[in-house]
Amino acid sequence: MPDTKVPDKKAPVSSLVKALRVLDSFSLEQPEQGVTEIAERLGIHKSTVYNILTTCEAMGYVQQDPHTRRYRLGLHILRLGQVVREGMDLRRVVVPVMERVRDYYREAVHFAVELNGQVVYLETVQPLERSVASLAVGKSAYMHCTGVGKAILAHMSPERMHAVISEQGMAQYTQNTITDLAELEIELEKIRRQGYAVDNMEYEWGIRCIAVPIRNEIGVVHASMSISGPSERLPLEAIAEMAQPLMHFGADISKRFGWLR
Amino acid sequence: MPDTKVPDKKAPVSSLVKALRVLDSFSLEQPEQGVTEIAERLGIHKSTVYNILTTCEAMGYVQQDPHTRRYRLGLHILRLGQVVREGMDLRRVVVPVMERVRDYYREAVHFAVELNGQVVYLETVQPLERSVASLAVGKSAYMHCTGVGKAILAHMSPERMHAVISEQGMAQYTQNTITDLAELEIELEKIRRQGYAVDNMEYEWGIRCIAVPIRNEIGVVHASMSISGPSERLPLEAIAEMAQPLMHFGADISKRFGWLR
DNA sequence: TCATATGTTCAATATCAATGAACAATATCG
DNA sequence: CGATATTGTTCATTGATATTGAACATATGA
Repeated sequence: MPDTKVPDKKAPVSSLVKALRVLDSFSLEQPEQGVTEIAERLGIHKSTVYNILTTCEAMGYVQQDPHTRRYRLGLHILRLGQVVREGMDLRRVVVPVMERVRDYYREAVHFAVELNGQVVYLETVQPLERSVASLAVGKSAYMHCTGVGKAILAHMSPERMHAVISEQGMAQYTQNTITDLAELEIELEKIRRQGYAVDNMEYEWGIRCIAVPIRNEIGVVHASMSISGPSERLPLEAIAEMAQPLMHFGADISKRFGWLR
Repeated sequence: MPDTKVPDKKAPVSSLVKALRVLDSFSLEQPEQGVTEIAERLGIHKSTVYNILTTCEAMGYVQQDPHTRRYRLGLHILRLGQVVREGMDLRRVVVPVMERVRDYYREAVHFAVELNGQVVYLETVQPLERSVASLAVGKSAYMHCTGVGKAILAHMSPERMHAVISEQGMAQYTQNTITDLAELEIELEKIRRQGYAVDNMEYEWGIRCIAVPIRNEIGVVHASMSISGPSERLPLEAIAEMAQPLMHFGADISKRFGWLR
């Protein structure tokens, strides 16, 4: 919910900032919103929000429910999302390796990057058997409670890491979720030392993940790959050993990332 | 490419219209663009486009390649796309039926709607075996050469159908692609008569599809479901018979669409 | 049925988005 | 390798227009 942020860089067109903030205010928790609802949350005047929504509707970016008169995001955005995915060339580079990982572990494989203090899953490769831990591409999640998130957090500057946590908070999802900052810092230090992150049922009960950082051409970590599956198939005692091949696969992707910025 | 359209409805915030047109100008064919390139295509001044892009970048909607200084759509849009998909509740309603279709035919199943004269694939269900006709959710395609497209076209008003074709053209993809309007009209009449549409390798050589229209609560067709697979598994002689169960599955979805607007 | 809330319209004004010219940095060509 | 064209970027000015508040219409709920 605290996803509506004022831009830090210079943004010359302030009316556009408002409009994009309106679009941003739609989320999985709030997929359908009314005019006044948005206006109050963002502190923008009602008529302004109305004008923005009307314009966005004419362009296919939102659509209004004729019955409730409330608004939701429009189909047009799906097309843009597709352009993002195809354009990144991620699939060509990352997916082949992910499939090797899937074949090796026979578990679901995820690839995620950081975006505005959260992780966004860009690619998913499911095991051939029907999987328990299905996950949609494009989904975003908090960083403190996911394997991919912690793997990326661990390689941020301490300032940036603190900024992310203080901005996003540390919501508790399960009894294993780390909700204490000091504890998280110890965990991140451990991740840096061993080279992989473990999500020990911290986000979804019964699901464990192992995640490794992915580096770009100047060595900066801003992506992560993970395998995830039911806790019986990823017992805690086995994880240290299971993580080793995954780290090699991760290094392989990093190697292919000359082009990635 | 002719996707950049001026809105027909009233759009009070003209600066926002420009900005959204800039975002729209990114496509699968043009995923990366320069400032002047966009400015010239849209007839907007260079500095204006620059300001729009800078603002969008600050908000995460586009990102600039530090080397080429050109722009591409940003990751933020993926998150919005996810909100669209989840919010539609399509998955809950449509996917279960699609899975039944997949299990029945053992072929890839697609669900698409019309958007601005093209079809957008909203859901895909792959057969358990590795599929030949893989297709990404969010992808858009022309209507005259796809099964789902023709199924929807066939149930539009003649005026709207002609508007779509004259706007989008009839690009030739294979030697089977229908590129003549009169021929297309005969084909659409046939589709209305028999209740299903056939894509006989008109989009991709070697791939056939059978598509059925999906109706909403007032009987308007604005979606379609198809099965697609290699031509050997969908021989022309068998299609009429294969289409019958698919029409029932389609009717089933239409029935569940009391809620869809 | 009345009262409250929510979406919508509209005219007026101050804001700020658009503009064009100039600069810097890169790419292209001779 | 140097000259030229091209592209991204800056900035001050100004005329268009986004914003605003108040009023209306419609829907919701007691």
